[in-house]
Amino acid sequence: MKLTELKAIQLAELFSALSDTSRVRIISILIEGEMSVSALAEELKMTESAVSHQLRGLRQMRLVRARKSGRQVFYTLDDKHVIDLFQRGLDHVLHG
Amino acid sequence: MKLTELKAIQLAELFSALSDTSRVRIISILIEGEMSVSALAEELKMTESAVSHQLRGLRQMRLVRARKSGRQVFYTLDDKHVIDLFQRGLDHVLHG
DNA sequence: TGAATAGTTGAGCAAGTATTCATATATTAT
DNA sequence: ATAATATATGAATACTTGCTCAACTATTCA
Repeated sequence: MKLTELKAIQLAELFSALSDTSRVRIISILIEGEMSVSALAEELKMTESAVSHQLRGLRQMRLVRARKSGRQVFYTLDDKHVIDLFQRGLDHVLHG
Repeated sequence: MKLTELKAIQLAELFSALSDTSRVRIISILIEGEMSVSALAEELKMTESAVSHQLRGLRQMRLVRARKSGRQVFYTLDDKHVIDLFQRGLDHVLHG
C-alpha cells in the first residue's frame, strides 16, 4: 500500500486519539450528549484537572467542541468520522 | 454509554495497536501480502530488531501471524476487524 | 564442524504522556 | 469589593513506549 510518511503519521495520530482509557471513557459518555467538565469528572472519578487536560487534547484534535455557559463549559463530540471509528472498535470489543 | 472499566481498557488497547507510525507502516505493507522480517526492515528503513520488537507486539495483539520457512519468518495480517478499522481510518485521513 | 544468515530477546536509554498539585482566570453570588 | 465556584494551565512526577545495542537461538551453507 506504500503510505507516505506523512499519511502514516496522520493515521497514527488519529488512532492515538482513542488509545487512552480516560479519553475512551470521556467519549463514551459524550456520545449520550453534552456534559460539563465537573460532571464528567464526577462520572469518571477523576480530578477536574485531569479531565480538563484530556479535554484540551481532544479539543486540539478537533474531537470535541466546547460551549461556555456562565462559569461552566459543556463539551460535545465534534468529529463524526472518529466517533464512527469508536463505535466500530466498540463493536469489535463487545462481540468478537 | 457507560462502558465498564474493562471494556474501556480493551477499546483503548485496540486503538493503541494502530497508534504508532511504525506499526501503521508495517500494516500498510502487509496489506499487500506476507513479507519477511528483513524485507520489512529494508522497506521501512528500520533495523530488523526494531521491526521484530514491533512485530512481537502485533503478534501479542493477534494482529499478525508468523509463518516460519527455513530461517526466515513471514508475517501476514491476522485480524480482519482491525484491518477494517485501519482502512476506515485511512479513508478519513486520505479524503476528509 | 564452523561460519554465515535470519530472527528474537532483554537491558538500558530517551522521549512522550497522564496525572497531581499549585496557581491563575473568569464568572456569579453576597 | 470579597468570596465562592468552574475551569484552565504550567511544572513536576511517575509511568509508558520505541529504539539501539549486545547477546542469544535456529537454520543453512561450505
